[in-house]
Amino acid sequence: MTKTSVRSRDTYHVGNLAPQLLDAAREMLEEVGPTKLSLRAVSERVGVSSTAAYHHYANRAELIGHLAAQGFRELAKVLVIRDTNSDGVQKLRNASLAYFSFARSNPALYQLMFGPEFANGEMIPELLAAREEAFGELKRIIAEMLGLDVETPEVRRAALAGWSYTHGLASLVIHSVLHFPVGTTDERFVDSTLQGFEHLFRAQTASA
Amino acid sequence: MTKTSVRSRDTYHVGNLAPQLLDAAREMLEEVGPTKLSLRAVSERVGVSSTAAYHHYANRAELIGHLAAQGFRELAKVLVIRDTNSDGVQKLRNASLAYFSFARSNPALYQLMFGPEFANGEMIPELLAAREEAFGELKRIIAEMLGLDVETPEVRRAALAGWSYTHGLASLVIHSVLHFPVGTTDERFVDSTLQGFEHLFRAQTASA
DNA sequence: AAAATATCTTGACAGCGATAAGATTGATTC
DNA sequence: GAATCAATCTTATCGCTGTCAAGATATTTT
Repeated sequence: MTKTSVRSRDTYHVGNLAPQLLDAAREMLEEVGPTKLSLRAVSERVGVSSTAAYHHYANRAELIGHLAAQGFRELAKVLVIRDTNSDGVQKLRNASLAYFSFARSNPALYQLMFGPEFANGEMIPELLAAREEAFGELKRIIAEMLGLDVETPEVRRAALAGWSYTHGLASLVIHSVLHFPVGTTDERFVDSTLQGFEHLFRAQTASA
Repeated sequence: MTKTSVRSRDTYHVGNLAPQLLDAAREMLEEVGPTKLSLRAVSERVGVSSTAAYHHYANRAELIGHLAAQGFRELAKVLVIRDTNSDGVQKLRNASLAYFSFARSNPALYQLMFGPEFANGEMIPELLAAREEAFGELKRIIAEMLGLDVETPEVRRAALAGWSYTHGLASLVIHSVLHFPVGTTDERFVDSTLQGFEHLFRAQTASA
């Protein structure tokens, strides 16, 4: 006898549940925020029981790990610049802009990607790989710009610096530490801040 | 018997509980991480019931709000450079280093200060004030360095850029996106990354 | 068709934030 | 000094969460 509790599905077995859970989680992520995303709510959204997810993901950390990995893959895609006309410097600026826009378009996902959940270093290999993929894209752009090989320490250092800067800007804006001025475009904001940096650096090199 | 854990306290009325809760929370913060800090555990640590805190703080957000505010005040203190000998550029470097060291010494607190809990913009006024205090300290340093008044848009832009960069670096290291090399000092790491930035900027200005 | 395996459900436990109502304290007032 | 009052703390409870255990159902294999 099929005991129907509240609303048991006709099709008890759904099928490929793993990607459905991931999609549902991705949808809900931006609605409820990175911290309040619960497995139970995701499961309910898909239409399965509260614990169905545990046959596809070991725990919550693994699910959001896949979600974060997905985010890094999308970020890597956004960073590759198709524009073959512009020079290296322009490409870096465009990449920085694309990075910033991605973060602002997916704030909860971005917070998840760089959130405290993976701060201990324990994470799914897929996430680590996706992160390296994104970072590699940035290194490639900078290597082209500097006219150096990708695997040089100079390129690595420069990429690290560039990443820090853009991530910091995006992070501060997303967490509403800096308020993004209304009526401003991402482009203008990024350029304006970069201008501030030039100002800073001119003073430094002038005195040195 | 000064303190009984499981049994009910002899002195049912504790006294000034608010600061005790804050101190206990601060202690536990670095142990359990910014997300897993619970009111119940903090209350138990102090030795009061699970819900005693609600007579001093409206909810969890308010407690950690005060915790974050405390963090920003400490950060502001760290940023003021006492060295009167060095020039402006040196002071900025020292401030950046102090900022980075503060973040690395209090990773959970730092994560809390810039975490998703206040991303919506809703926060205690005290937190907002403390944040402005810290940012003001940075602006003061940069204003001195650039030889401009504190309230000029140039200074604000430059401070915003500098903050973004240092915050980004600290954030990436703390969240173990960048692995801080073992055997390296904060000083060397900050300088190395800053060097990468110079490299980046030289290429940019050279092509422009 | 029967057996084995993968998948999903129900049930339960502990921990969490939060509210409501009662108990106890120190302070105020007569 | 005794009664009253407001602040403070406790107990009880609710709904939500992650997670495990055991049973039910579907799919695959033999």
